[in-house]
Formats: sequence, C-alpha cells, structure tokens
Amino acid sequence: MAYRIRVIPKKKRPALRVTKPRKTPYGLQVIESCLGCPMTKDRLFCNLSPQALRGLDAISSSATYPKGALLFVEGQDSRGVFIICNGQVKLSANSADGKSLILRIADPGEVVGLPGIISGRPYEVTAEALEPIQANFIPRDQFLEYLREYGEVALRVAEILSDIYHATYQEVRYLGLSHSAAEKLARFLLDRAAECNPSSGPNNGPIRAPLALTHEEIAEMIGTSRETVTRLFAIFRRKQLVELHGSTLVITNKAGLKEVLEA
Amino acid sequence: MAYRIRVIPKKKRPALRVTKPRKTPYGLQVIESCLGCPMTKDRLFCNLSPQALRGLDAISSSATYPKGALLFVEGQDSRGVFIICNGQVKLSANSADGKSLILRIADPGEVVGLPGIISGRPYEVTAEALEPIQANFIPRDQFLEYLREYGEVALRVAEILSDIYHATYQEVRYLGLSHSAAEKLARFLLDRAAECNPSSGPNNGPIRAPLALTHEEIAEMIGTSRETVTRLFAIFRRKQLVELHGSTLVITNKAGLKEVLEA
DNA sequence: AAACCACAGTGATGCGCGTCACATAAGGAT
DNA sequence: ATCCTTATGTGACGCGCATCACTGTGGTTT
Repeated sequence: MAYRIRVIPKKKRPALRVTKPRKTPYGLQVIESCLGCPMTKDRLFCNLSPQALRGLDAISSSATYPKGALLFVEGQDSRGVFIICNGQVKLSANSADGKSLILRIADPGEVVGLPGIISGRPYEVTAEALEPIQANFIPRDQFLEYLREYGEVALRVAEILSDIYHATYQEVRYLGLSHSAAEKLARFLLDRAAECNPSSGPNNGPIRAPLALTHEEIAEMIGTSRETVTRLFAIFRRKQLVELHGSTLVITNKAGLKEVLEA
Repeated sequence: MAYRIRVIPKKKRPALRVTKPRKTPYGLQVIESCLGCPMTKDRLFCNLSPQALRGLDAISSSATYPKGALLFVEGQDSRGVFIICNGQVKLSANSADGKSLILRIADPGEVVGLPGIISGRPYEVTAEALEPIQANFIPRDQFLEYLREYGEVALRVAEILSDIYHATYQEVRYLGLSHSAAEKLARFLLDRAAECNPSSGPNNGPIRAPLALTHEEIAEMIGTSRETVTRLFAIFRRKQLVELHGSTLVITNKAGLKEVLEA
C-alpha cells in the first residue's frame, strides 16, 4: 500500500482496556504540596491570593495512581475532587452493555469530579488514569467549606465548570447535529485544529494539531465505530483534505473539510 | 382507532416555528424589581443574604419578550444573563442546514446564558421564548463584578452551572450511548420520571410525570425523527410499557422500559 | 527466532431509521 | 358552516453505517 496511517509512531498510546501498565513515560516526582505543583499555580488556580493558595494546600493531599486506576466510577457518591498534577485522565460515560463514550481527556492542571461535588449528585462519569498519574485529592466537605471562605476561588470554579460544560456541549453537537459520520469526524478535526490554533482566522494554509488518539478512541469520542473512522480517514486523505504525520494531524484543505459539514 | 395519543388536550403547546403569537396563557404582570419576583427568591438565589439580593436587584433590569423572541443566538457575543420570571425558554443548538436539537426547556426561576458569561465565550446555544415571557437581564460586566463582590453568589452560580452541565450530559448519554432510537426514548422517559419522582426507588407501581412536549420536540431532544417517536410511542403502548393521558406520561411497566435499554 | 498483541485497513451483509408521501383528527379563525 | 394550521399516525423505500470476519503490520515479549 502506498499510504499508511500510523498515528503514533514511537511511543504507542496506552491501551483502552485495563491491561498491563506501560512504562512511566517521564519521571514521576512525588509532590506533597499543592503549592509545589507547578501546574496548579500555572493553570488551575492562577492569580489567586497567597492565602487562598495556602488554604487549598491545607486541605489537599497528594497521591499517585497506576495506569488504569479508576479515580471514580459513574454512579458512585461524590467523595471529592482531583487535581491532576501529572499524566492524563480519561473521562468517559459507559452504558451497561459495555459501550463507552469518551467525553474528555483531562491534562495536568485540570480538575476532575467537580460537577458532582458542587451539585451533590453522584459522579456522572468514570475517570480512568491513562498513565501512572499523580493527583491532589480534596474531600468534598472541606472543598465546599473552602469555597465558601474564598469567593474568588468559587468564581474560578464557575469558570472551570463553564469549560467542562463547553466540552460536553461540543460532544452534543458531534452526536446530535450530524447527518453522517463523515460530518462528525470533520467537525471533530476542525474543532481540534481550532483549539490548537486559536490565532488562525480564515486562513488557507495547512493547519497542524496533535492527535495522539487511536481510531478506536476517536470513534468513542464522536460516537461511531472504529471501522468507520478508519474508512473516513482514508476518504479524507484521498480527497487531500487531511494528512497524518506521526501523531500530528495536518489539515491541508480546511475549506474542503468544512464542505463536508454542509453536505 | 381504539387508542389515541393526545399529548395536549386543552391548551395546545406553542408551535416550534415562529409563527403568530398565541394568547397569553396567564396574566403577565410586569415586575420591575428582581426582589419582587417570587421565583427569584424561591428558586434561583435562595438563601442569599439581603445585601446580596439587593445587589442583584440593583444591576438587573426587567423586560418582556413576545413569543418567538430570541433572547440570544448561538455564536453571538455574550452580553449578559437572563433570569426568567415568567414563561418558558427553549435552549437549542442549531446547525447550518436547519437541523436543531433541543437541549433544555428553562422554566421560571432559571438562568440562561450563564456559561457564556462566565467563560467569556460567545453564547453557545439559542434561547427562544416559547411563550410571552418576562425576564431580568444583567449585563456581563456588572454581573461579574457582582460575583466578585459576593462570594456566596459565585458558589450558587457554580451550582447552577453544575445543573446545566448535568442536563447537557444527559443529552450526551441519549445521543451517544444508545444503539437504537427505542433506547433513546426509553432513557428519556425514565429520566423524566426520575426527575419528577425523586422519592420513588425501585418500586413497581405506575409512575406519573408531566410531558408537555410534542413528538416533534421529543424527537429534537433525543436526536431522532418525528415519525420515529410516533412509531415508538405506539410500540411502547402496545407493549403496555407506557400510557399517555392528556399531557401526563404514565409509566406502567418501569422494569419493561428498562429492558429496552439493554436490548 | 517465534509468539503475541494492539491497531489499521477492507470486504460483505443486513437492518435501523431517516425521508418522502399521504391520511386523519382537532382546534382556531373567519 | 369552511378553511387553515398543527399534530399524530402509517406505509414504502433506500442509504448509511454497525457489525462480523478477516488480513497485514509494527512493536513487544519470551
């Protein structure tokens, strides 16, 4: 075959199923303090007052989890929130018959389990460590008490919830407003590109975005089957709409990809 | 025909399309003050301090909108939030080709446009008045300033965002985790029943829930076609799973309906 | 080396359901 | 009364895509 799709050439992505742990991709340094976690300062609770940061530090406890560990499972009572220091966490919805839908891949600095804590409802999704991860855990009651004390943090929490909502809403658009699987995939790829290239307006040059996902995972994100994703990538490539170099997605014809949405 | 489905026997639901305004179903009293709106106190910002309520009152302005009015359209820059005093507002996602997906019907006391305000992103959905409505509007900057001042309200806002997220997440489940349209509808009906009968555990008696929606609207909520909803209701009725009395849904066989999910 | 596994790629098959097309019923308007 | 509109109810048709069942390939393990 003249073409080939190799999404991950070097380091393979971890398996979807919980099988054997893969090697830690980078040194896992144990960080005891939330203040010490650079991600926390940089991304999650940036621009908070020193007091608020200290308060956060006081109630959070760090822990590590192996690959495949489930931080929580949907339906479980909300115990608290996790702030990811290191590694990726897959948030998915699962049905009784084993079908699963990936909602979000949370990166370091992000919070998982937040809606359940705020609303008092059980966890709505399942959080699985894709790699060995380190995360800070904050119990529910202490977190709520903390929020009541520091209004600035509550506002920041509202922002994070908005972001989570936004991601979920995108998912709804993929699943609900598409006539075809091709449309879903095109929408997904364009969104990816838009997120990674916020600067690019209506330009026409090639757009690059990392896409470290297997076809299986993409299928679970847009709600189709793995085979369909494979076939669609072949079609898109034939039509010169996209290219795949390693784990990098290159959109060579953005306008053409947008036409798929209107077909 | 021996059976009939008449979802709304007396007062018909408003049309989906913007046609002519229907008669005001109940007296629309104009309320100038947010404090005076009973819904606001009871449902949205309950248990707030008197100062916080006064602050809210100071920045909000009441207005009325006719049936079919669009409070905002998706893609539009976020101007502010609306607190519904009176009437219902349909929140929907629309694609370019006219396909539309109902995300939520907001009742009096609820807030719409919140995620856009908090995140700074444009409005993500379209808000349409299903009836002549009255709503309080709060401009974005003033609302954010207000939140910064009153931390207790920020926490309440976080709760509301959690609820909105929850509703959107349910939508994702309908759309993504179903093998068939029958599954979607069954899930939808069960969720409806669960929301309206929070007390009922694993009981087996008939469960009642209001269902003031046309087949068309249900179709847009679960992402199928109108005809499919009609056909499925006929099947469910034949199987003695549900009954429809006026605008009241009666689940006669909850277990049987749950079996549809696993089929 | 061989064995194994995860992923990608492809053909064949079948059926779910979207779509079109019409019929019927119930109000509301005039 | 008659017309118009909205909503429900059904049949026929056909495409899209899920599913099954493979093959090929590169990486890892033993």
